[in-house]
Amino acid sequence: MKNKIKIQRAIHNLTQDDLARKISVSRQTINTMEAGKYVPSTALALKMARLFEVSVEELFQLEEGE
Amino acid sequence: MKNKIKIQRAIHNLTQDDLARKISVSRQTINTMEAGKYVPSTALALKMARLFEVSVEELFQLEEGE
DNA sequence: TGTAAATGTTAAATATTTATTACAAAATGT
DNA sequence: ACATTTTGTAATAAATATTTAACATTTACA
Repeated sequence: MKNKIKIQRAIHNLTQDDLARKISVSRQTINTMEAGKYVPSTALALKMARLFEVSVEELFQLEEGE
Repeated sequence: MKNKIKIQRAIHNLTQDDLARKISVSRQTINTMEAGKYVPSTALALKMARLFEVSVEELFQLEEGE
């Protein structure tokens, strides 16, 4: 799973902490998610996509074989 | 979180077991997910959306307050 | 250059998802 | 009505996500 959280954060000028607060998760959740260290729940994906006004598919991409 | 997995399964004429095999999870995962008992990972959501040719947003909906 | 803000990283604890097995209940088709 | 398939449900264990806290590193900027 790849994601474009960092890019969307930049577009919307939000820090990891800003984003974390907006979707009610810890900053580390944002940080490690951004780093691709785990796959978030669909609830988080939907919340972020909604906030950034993009689709879940634009924000998260399965990689080959996944 | 609500979802339309059961409806999409009906449209595509797949049993829970069929769907489970196609996206490489257990049948119980499909069953309990369909029943709304938990929120799946974004990876599963993307795989199902891709299989059904719908967006993740069409397949899963956050409920009020979520 | 110094200071604060932002990010990266780690470790431990908790919560949640997923698999497995098994069985009961319901639906389907003949 | 009977047999078969499909679905619901439950218990347990494993894997994975998420939180919290603490500290190190990097970045921004006065």
